[in-house]
Parts: sequence; C-alpha cells; structure tokens
Amino acid sequence: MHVDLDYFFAQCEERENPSLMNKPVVVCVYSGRGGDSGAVSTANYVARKYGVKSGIPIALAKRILKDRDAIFLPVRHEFYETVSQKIMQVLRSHADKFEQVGIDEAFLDVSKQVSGDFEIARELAKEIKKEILTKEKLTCSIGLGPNKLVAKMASKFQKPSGLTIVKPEEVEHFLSEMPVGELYGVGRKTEKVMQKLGIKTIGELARYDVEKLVEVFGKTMGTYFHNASLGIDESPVQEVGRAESISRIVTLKQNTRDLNIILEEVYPLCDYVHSRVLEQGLNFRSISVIAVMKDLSIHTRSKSLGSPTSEPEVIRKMMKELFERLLEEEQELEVRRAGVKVSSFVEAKRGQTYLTDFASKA
DNA sequence: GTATGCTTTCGGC
DNA sequence: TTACGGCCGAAAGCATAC
Repeated sequence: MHVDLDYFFAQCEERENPSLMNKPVVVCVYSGRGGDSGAVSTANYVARKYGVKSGIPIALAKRILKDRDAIFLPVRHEFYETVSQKIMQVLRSHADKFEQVGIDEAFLDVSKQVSGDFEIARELAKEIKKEILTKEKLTCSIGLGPNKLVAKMASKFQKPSGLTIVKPEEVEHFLSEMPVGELYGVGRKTEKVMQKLGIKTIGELARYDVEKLVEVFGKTMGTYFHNASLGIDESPVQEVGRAESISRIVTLKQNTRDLNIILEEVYPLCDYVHSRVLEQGLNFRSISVIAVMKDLSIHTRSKSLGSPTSEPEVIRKMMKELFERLLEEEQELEVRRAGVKVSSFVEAKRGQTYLTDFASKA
C-alpha cells in the first residue's frame, strides 16, 4: 500500500485557515533576493487547474493567477514536519512493515494482515483515509498493489482523495496504455531518449528488447525499466535508517564569481550542517560543495577525508578549497546558489569532544 | 578479473 | 518575454586494490 498526502504543504495551510479553501493557494520558497524571486513548492488543485505546479517560478505563478484571488504563502517547514510526524505515527500503526518516503508519503506492507486479500485491503485503506481525515483533517490518496511500484503508480492514478486498487491480474492492463513518462523513474530526460527509440507507452517499453535497453541505459537502469514496465518489483518495504547525507544550499544575494562573497554566504550553512551532524552523534568522512550557476546548471566538487570528523573548522577549510577549485574549473558563469553537503557518516564515540573544546579550555 | 572506493551527475518530490 | 528552491538517494564512470 502506498499513501500519498494530497498537495501536502498547501493542504496544511488550508486546514489552518479554511477561508483559503476554494481559492488558488500557492506555497512558495522565496529565495531571499526580494520581490517574487523563488520557486513554487506546491499548489492546491484550484491553482493547478491553471497550470501552477511545483518548481515553476513564483513570478510566473503570479502572472498566471493574476485577478483570480490567489493566496501566496511562504513555506513553513517545521509546521509541516509536525503534522507529518503525527500522520506517520497513524500510518505506522496499521503496517506490518513501514517505510516513510519524504515528508508526505509512505509504503505500508499489509499483505500479512489482509492475507493477500485485496478486498480486505480495500477496507483497511478506507479506514486509514477516514482516520487521517478525523484525526488530522487531511485527505490522502492511496494505491493498493502487489508491490511497491504498482502501489505507487496506483496512488498517483486518482487524486486528490483517491483510492485505486490494482490486483495482480490487472497490472498489465493498468500500465500498458500509460505514457512512458508516467512510469516511476522515467523523468523528462529519459522520456526524450525513449521517444527517440519509438517508445511512447509503458506497454511499448515492456515489448522492447531488454538487451537494447541495457545498451542505452546501462545494466541497472535498463533492467529496471524492463521490469518496471511489466509491473515487476521485488524491493521490500523497509524502515529508512539515518540520512546518508546532510546538505544546505542558499541563493546568493547576487550572482558572483568572487570566492570571498560566496564563502561569506556559505559559512553560516556550515554551522547549520555541523549542528545537525552533532545532534545525531555522527562524524562524516566526505564533504561536498554545490554551485548552481546563472544558467541553473549544477556543479559539485567533493573530497573524502582521511579520518572521520565533525570539526566546523574542517568543514570551512575544505569548503574554501573546493569552491576555489570549482571556480577555477568552471570559468564560464557566475554562481547563483551555493551550498555544502557532508556524507559518509560514522557513529561518533560517546562523549566525544572536539579540538575547539580543548582550545577554549587551554 | 572482480571488488571497492571516490567523484560527479541525474531524477524525484 | 522572462521569470527559477532546497532538499534527498541512486547510478555512472573512473581509478585503485587485491
């Protein structure tokens, strides 16, 4: 079973302020450059009707919704996180095995408790929808299928507030006529390539020679696309462990190639990343910098450390070196956004102290 | 020849 | 007419170790 909370951020805002209902609601990530600079995080279905959706520029959304009484709100991440945690607790209580995906989705393995019976599963899904509506006043869309992939495709099939059941014998019919771009894992880029191969629907992908797919997309992805097109997926529902990376990125006040200006804006992100690492009792072995250029192309540079650390000074020093290198190697464009990421975590020893502690004591 | 590690890019939400 | 976030994980591609 896949549960997807409908237009989550915007629905949370509607719940807090019911007067928003029936108006276009657009939740925005303002970049901090002033005005309407930034992107749409999510929009309710009234706004979507006009083509306003995740990822488009706020300024474009405003133009589309001009004179339509639209509401534009800044994202309130902590608020959504609190709502999410309560809902995930409810969902988890109904699952034999549970897997949260992002802030607003989850897979529930319920095959044991329904003994593989899709009609019993249907009733369970109805109960879950009712419970989330009663307890948290939010709607969700649920997909039921023989595996995660089909359940995910099913939850997307009818929304908002949908319930779609795809039994094993219905999988082929359910998938075959869909545009290939609808298949999970097929983004815009992959869709373009498949179009060139003459593949427009998932059914056509299913009939396409696997070996040729492997030639074009590599072994992993080629095999994945073949299986996925047939609704085959054996990946288990499993609890997500700790994050494998922690990152933070900002939009610079102005585009620049000046290392010092970039560092001035990125150093504060180090403190954030460092505190997140610390509160989780981790050390990291790898550090990366990210630069989004004026043309929105993305470049990264990273370095592995000899030994795990969580020293903020190390983050700062490495960041400087990595941005220096990146600017040398990417001569063309100004940097628009810049960020930092740490990964390859290792449990820190209990009670571990830091060089800075000794320095301050000395 | 295979396993493993490192760096960079890509795609999803 | 243009406009443009902030995360995450997975895989590719290459180098090196054994």
